[in-house]
Amino acid sequence: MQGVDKDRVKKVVYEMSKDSAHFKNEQRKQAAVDEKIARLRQRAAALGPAELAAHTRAVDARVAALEARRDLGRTWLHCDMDAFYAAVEERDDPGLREVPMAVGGTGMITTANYMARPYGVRSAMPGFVALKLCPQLVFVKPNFEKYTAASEETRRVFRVYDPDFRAGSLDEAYLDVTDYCSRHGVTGEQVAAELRARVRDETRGLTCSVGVAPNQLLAKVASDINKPDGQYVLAPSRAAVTAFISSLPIRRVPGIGKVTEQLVSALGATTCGELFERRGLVAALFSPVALEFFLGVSLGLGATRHSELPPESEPQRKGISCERTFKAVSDPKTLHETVGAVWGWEEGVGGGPG
DNA sequence: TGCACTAAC
DNA sequence: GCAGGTTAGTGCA
Repeated sequence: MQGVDKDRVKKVVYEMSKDSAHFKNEQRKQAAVDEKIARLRQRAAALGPAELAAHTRAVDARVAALEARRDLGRTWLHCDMDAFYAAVEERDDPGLREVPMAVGGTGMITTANYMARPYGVRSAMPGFVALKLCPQLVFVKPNFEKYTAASEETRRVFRVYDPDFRAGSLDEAYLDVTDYCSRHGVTGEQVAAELRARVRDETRGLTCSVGVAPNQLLAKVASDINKPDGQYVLAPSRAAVTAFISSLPIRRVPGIGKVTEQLVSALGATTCGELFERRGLVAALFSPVALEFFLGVSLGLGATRHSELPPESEPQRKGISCERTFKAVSDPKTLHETVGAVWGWEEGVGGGPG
């Protein structure tokens, strides 16, 4: 984000957005969040000190149990490819390295190259906004077959360090390198450096960033710290983990997005350390599932094993879907015809879903 | 149970 | 003129 004129970006995004239906919908959703926050604040204010203390005592028993099972004995890597789709396109057409470029269309951008980022162009930004921020921006249509092939090149490298590595997506993976380290007498830091060099060689120049930590959650957060083409090592000690997590802004935690950040901020917590200090309040105001999640996060706990389950009971895919966005229409006849065309049934014959 | 919402890439 | 697509999980009515 250095070198980005944030105020200008904010202004341009607002000017391009303010009249859209999307913006109206965002405002409606934000109003609902604001209401939820108001209710949260009321419930917090209504809590008596004794009640709060009881919640804190109950939580602390849970904290002690979690703490007793903390495992600092594994070494995890999270590997995250840098601007992956854009980097693949640049590799195949080096001219693209010299210009601000985005993979995607005027609808939506999936990745921007590093030339485009100083303009404020980001992934998940509508293309027409990006074009306003950077009029020279070059668009490249996504080619997923190419990204899948490049991803397979990286995975061949990952397999060397952990044959059971888990891919999070085409451009990221979790590796348990504990065994590799002990077999080869090397540290996680050395493995990370070696892996990055190897990925670069095997992919003809694609770079990645790596986080090294005693669990998956911390490794993922760590891989973002020295991006691009860098690595960050978090030592496997309770003191190092606590220091790291307590100053970490909650928004950096995977699973905490814009809305959850606002809810937690309403309780006065911006960092994971502050979240832990307010654990009694969290216990009183959130669901048991949410409490368990927040506790794990604020203690810096995360998965330390791929899975205890045998392969045949691995989670199965739960659904498959296909959707397309149409231009806004309200006329019932047009709507009916459109749906009919998509489902392949004819007008006036019946037999449609109704 | 079904829908709305949150989140990630 | 212009704001995606896919999967998973939680929480509320």
